Order: sequence, then structure tokens, then C-alpha cells
Amino acid sequence: MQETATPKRGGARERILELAEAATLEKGFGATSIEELIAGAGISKSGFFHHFRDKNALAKALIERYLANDEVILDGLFARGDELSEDPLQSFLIGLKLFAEMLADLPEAHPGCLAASFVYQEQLFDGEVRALSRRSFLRWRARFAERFDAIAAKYPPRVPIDRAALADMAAALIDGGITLGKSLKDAKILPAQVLHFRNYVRLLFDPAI
Amino acid sequence: MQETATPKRGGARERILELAEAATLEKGFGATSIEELIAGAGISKSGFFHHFRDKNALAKALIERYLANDEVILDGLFARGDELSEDPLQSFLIGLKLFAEMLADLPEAHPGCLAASFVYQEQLFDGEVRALSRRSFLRWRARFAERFDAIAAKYPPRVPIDRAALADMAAALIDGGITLGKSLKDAKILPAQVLHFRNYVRLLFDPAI
DNA sequence: GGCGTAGCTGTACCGCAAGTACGGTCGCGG
DNA sequence: CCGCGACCGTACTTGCGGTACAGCTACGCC
Repeated sequence: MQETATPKRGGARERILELAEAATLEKGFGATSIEELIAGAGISKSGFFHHFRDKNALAKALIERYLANDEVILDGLFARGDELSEDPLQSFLIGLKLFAEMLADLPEAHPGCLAASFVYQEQLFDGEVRALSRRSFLRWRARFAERFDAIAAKYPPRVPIDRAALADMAAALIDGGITLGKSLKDAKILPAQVLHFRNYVRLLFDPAI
Repeated sequence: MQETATPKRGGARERILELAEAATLEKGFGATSIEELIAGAGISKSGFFHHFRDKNALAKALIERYLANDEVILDGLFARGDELSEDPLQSFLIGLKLFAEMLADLPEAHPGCLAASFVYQEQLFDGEVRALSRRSFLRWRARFAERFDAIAAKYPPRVPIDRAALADMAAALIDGGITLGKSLKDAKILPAQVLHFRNYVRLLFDPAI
């Protein structure tokens, strides 16, 4: 974690993205000025516009980075769940628990969901940005729905359910949990909601309960 | 739906709030310019600042109006649930169903949750605005938790639950459902999520399932 | 009937942030 | 040594939030 005191040549783009992500999650994209970013990154305004055509391009790069990173993390957790159990239900429940634990272990509250924060907040994003988060949501829906299919095939659900809606529930709960936690400044809300979702899945499928 | 062609004297404040709410939910508060509001409302810039000290005051008035309106609507639905059944669980389930039906009957997708849209998006709001939505969340948590107490007293839950976290789940699901519905432009997501919450409550408490 | 006040209009101006334009500099690989 | 990518510097335009005043009008109230 080297300080930006040294205006090291090269890598300015990465520094900008880092600063912009933190600032956006803290106070919103609109409230994050280019001037504050270039001051923090130690580059000039021309330097900024050399890397990003305009603020919109920054938003796009930001969310691409964010979504890719999220995907790696979550994939890792559920892959670990698959390693620890062959049962589709158990491995999914393990994945959820690992996720909740990871969230609970964050020193502060989860900084926020960039994708969600961009859903509100300006049309500006010429549709490209919205399309990006849209596709990301759909990918998660498909991925979760697939797991629910495998689970339902082995454990008939207690009540009939719509796999897509159940997958959406995870996304909605995570997003809403982040928002709620942010508003109430309570880091425990988000992991608690993930565990509630886990509990719901158990009540739906787990015959042992 | 009368056009604002007639610059009717009086009521400009109300017109501003109406326009500002729609614009904020569509593209964000930051992207909503005062100039576009006064153009739409047919008043001058001085007129705007006569009603609102600054943009922050507009945000505050906006969210006050929004939260009060929400409260009236939701209270009405759950009061109706209480009328239709004396059983705490049943009346709550009825309230949730009425809520889901109301959401499903909206011609378009729910326009969005102002409280949530203000959680991200600028520190600007001198804390007053954040405090408002914060208190609103806490009030809902208390109100729902009370109902869960009554329900749990009569129907012991299938698994131990935290009443506050369960109340938060409703808020998180609604907020996340709105966001998801907005992003995917699918009006059915939100009511589906409310019904999922209802389903969870049933699985937790209803002995008949 | 005079008087204040709410609800505006109009004009002029400031500061800041986004974005444009364009020329110059430095280091590195071919 | 040439070009190109990664910048720096300066200067300028535009739009928006916000300030500062001066004035106008309809309505309610003592």
C-alpha cells in the first residue's frame, strides 16, 4: 500500500479508477469531481481526458472493473462450496454461508454496490452502462437458477417456486441489504440478510428441517 | 393531465415537487437541474429559491413528502389486513398480498424508492436528509417487528429468528426488488419478491404448511 | 384603508466543474 | 532516430448552483 506521494509515471489510469470507485461508493458518482480525482492521482486534467473521453467513459470502466471483480469473488466462494460437498443443496448453502462470513468479516460496512448506485443516478450513462449492469444481473440470475434446478431435482420444494424469481431474490436481498446497511450504518445487516436467504432456501428444499 | 402551459399563480411549490420527484426517480437527483424544473413549472429562478433555500432543501421536502405518502399507503393496506382477519399471521399475510397486488397493478414498473436513491448519491445532503430516511427505515423495522412478535407468540417459528432482521428483510427486498426491476425494466420483479417474502413468513410461522 | 406578507418576476453577477483545443515533453520499443 | 503512448500546461467555453437586490401583486387582517 504505497502512498501516491510519488507521482510514478504510468498506471495513472488504475489510480484514477481506484480513487473514483471509493469516492463514488462514498458520495455518489455525480458528486465525485474529476478535479478531486486528478489531484489525488497526481496527474493533470489533460491526463485524465487522455485516458477517458468523458466522465461517462469513467463510469463504464468503473463498473466493468467492479462487476468483473465481484464475479471472481463470488465464483470463488461457490466453487469452494462445490469442493466441500457433492450435494447441490449443501454446496449452495455452504457457498451462502461463506459469503455471509466474508461480509461479516469486512472491517466496515460493505462500501456499496456500484451497479445499484448507477441504476438511480442519471440517465447520462448513454445506456451502455445500464446495459452492462443489466447483463450482469441476468448472468447471476441464470447461474443461480441453474443451481436451483439441480437442487429442486433432488429435493422437491415444499411449495412451488419460480427459479428465476428465487435467483432475483438473492440479488435483491444483497442490494437492499447493502443499501439498508449503508443508511443505518450497520455492518451486520447485510450478512444477516444473506443468512435469511439461506434460511429460506433451507425451508424450501431441505427435507431435514 | 393538464399541461403547464397556463402559468397558474400559486401552487408552484407543489408543481416543482411533482416534477422533481419524477425527474429524480428517472435520472437521479444530481442530474435534475433547477433550470429544467422552473422551465417545467413555469416560474422564474427567483421563484424557486423563494420556496427552497437551496437544492438540499428541495431534496428534504421531496423525501418528506415521499415517506409520508408511502406510510399512508402501506398503513392502509395492513389496516385492511387487520380488518379482514383477527389472526396476527393471517392479517399480516393479507396485508402483504394486498401490497403485492397493488404493485402488480401499477401500469408501469414502480418508479423507484427515493429513500434508497438518496442513500448513494452525494454526501451533500447535510445529514438531515439521511437522518430522515434513516428514521423512516427504523420506524418500519419497529412496526414490522411488533407484528412478528404477535405472530411468534401465537405460532412458534420453525427456526429461531431475529425479529429486527426479519423486518429489515422486508425493507431490503422491497428496495432491492425496485432496483432490480428498474435495471431489468421488468415490472413483475417487485411484486414477485414481496410474495417471496410472504412465502418465507408462511414457511417460518404457518403450522398449516 | 392602509400594511404586511406570501408568492412571485427580472436582471445581473459569481464560482466551480465539465469539457475543448492544442501544443509541448519524456521515455521506450522498433 | 522515429513514432507513439503517456502524460503536462495553458487557456478558453458552457452550464449549473447560488447570491443579491429591486420590484410587483393579490390577499388577509387590524
